[in-house]
Amino acid sequence: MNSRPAPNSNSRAPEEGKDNVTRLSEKREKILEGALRVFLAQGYSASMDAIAAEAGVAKQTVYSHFKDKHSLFSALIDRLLDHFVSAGLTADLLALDARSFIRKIAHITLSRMDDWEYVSLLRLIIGESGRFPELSELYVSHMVKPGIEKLAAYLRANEQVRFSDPEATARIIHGALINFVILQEVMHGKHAMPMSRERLINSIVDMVLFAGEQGKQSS
Amino acid sequence: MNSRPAPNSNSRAPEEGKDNVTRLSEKREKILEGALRVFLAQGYSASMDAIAAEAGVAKQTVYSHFKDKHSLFSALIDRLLDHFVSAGLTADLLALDARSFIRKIAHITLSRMDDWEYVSLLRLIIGESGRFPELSELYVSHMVKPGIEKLAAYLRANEQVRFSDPEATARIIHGALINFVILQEVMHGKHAMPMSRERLINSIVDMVLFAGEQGKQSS
DNA sequence: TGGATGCTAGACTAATCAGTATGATGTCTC
DNA sequence: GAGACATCATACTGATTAGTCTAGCATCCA
Repeated sequence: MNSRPAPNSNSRAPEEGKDNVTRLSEKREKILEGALRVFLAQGYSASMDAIAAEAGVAKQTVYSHFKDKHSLFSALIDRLLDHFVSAGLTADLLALDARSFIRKIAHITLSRMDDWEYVSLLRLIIGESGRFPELSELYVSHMVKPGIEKLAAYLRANEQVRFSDPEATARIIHGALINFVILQEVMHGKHAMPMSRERLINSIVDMVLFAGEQGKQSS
Repeated sequence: MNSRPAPNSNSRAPEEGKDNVTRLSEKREKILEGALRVFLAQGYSASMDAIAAEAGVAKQTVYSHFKDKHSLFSALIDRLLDHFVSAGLTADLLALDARSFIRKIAHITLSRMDDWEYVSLLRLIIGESGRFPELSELYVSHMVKPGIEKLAAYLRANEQVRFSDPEATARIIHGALINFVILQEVMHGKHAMPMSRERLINSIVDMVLFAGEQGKQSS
């Protein structure tokens, strides 16, 4: 039986042991992975045909999992934001002394310069913040706000430093770091104005600790 | 004579006293102004028809002044960069004391938050830095680099402050300011995490002066 | 065995868009 | 007045695209 030559063999492997739901979400996963590569590389103007091809899936399948292009895009950005949020600052960091803490935070933030996905996501969210303001607001409220609040909470709680405005101080630190990522990687500025991460980190650490020290003396 | 009803009256006013060259560049100007509004509002995906309409000009006229869409876009970005570069920091600022100087720089930088054109340009250049890396590199080398260098030169020359790394310090100040613009305006974060410009500026000034003071003592 | 479901390849529609072509009008210069 | 030129409105070409439709295949379950 099944003597048919099956010219376009349906490439579905049986994979016994996986139930319907699993396989369903597997397709969804493949689509999101394809969409990730294509959207991050080409921006929102990427074509749905290209995404389906990259995902190794029929276009109709894309539309059976996602209502339209906008839904797929939003789902992808949501997922990516979740992914990067989870890699934030963890509880054990809070035990560090001020100098080590700030240095660690800075290293973590700047290490994302090497992550093509992160750099592309940053470019994409900023670039589409006109067309999709809800996505950039999601980025702000889910990634930036918690990060800055945790940093501010540390600055406020730590005995070694004292600032008149920990929130604003946290923003300065965060801004100096993220802007470095944007300038060097997103905007390809690393050739025109090279600078090592270590130099930036050293200056941030010095600056913050000097100011935190001064704040203690004057209180 | 001219009894023709002239249904689509050619809206060219005679404007005697203007020579050919002037009128030529007037059309070019109208096109660039239309392109400015449309590109900044819709991004590079804006249509040439929309630009011509916004400029009040026939599409063919656009193509007689600019080779293609890419050329028009590049010319526009060049022009905008020139425009904003000229509004940089002027010589008389250098005479100010450190506190006033930094405060002034910060105010000037943050005042651009109110400028829709500037905010949109920032979004556009970052967003298209994947497709048009040469434009973001132009932004870096023409706007960011000179600004940071002048700031670093002031920090190095001024007697009231001393830093182990003025270049890196300048980057921190610049990053804190620009990132505030990006977060609050470009990414619409001002509702999710409001903060007054004055708070940020005060913290930057305090931080820099404390650190600059400390640098003097330890030298 | 037979129906439901998820998938596939591919064709199709309707819209949009960059860029070109046409043909006419007004202005300037000689 | 004639030719050159800039511009105009409009139509067209060719390509791309989002989203739909069709028809068939494979797997699962009752």
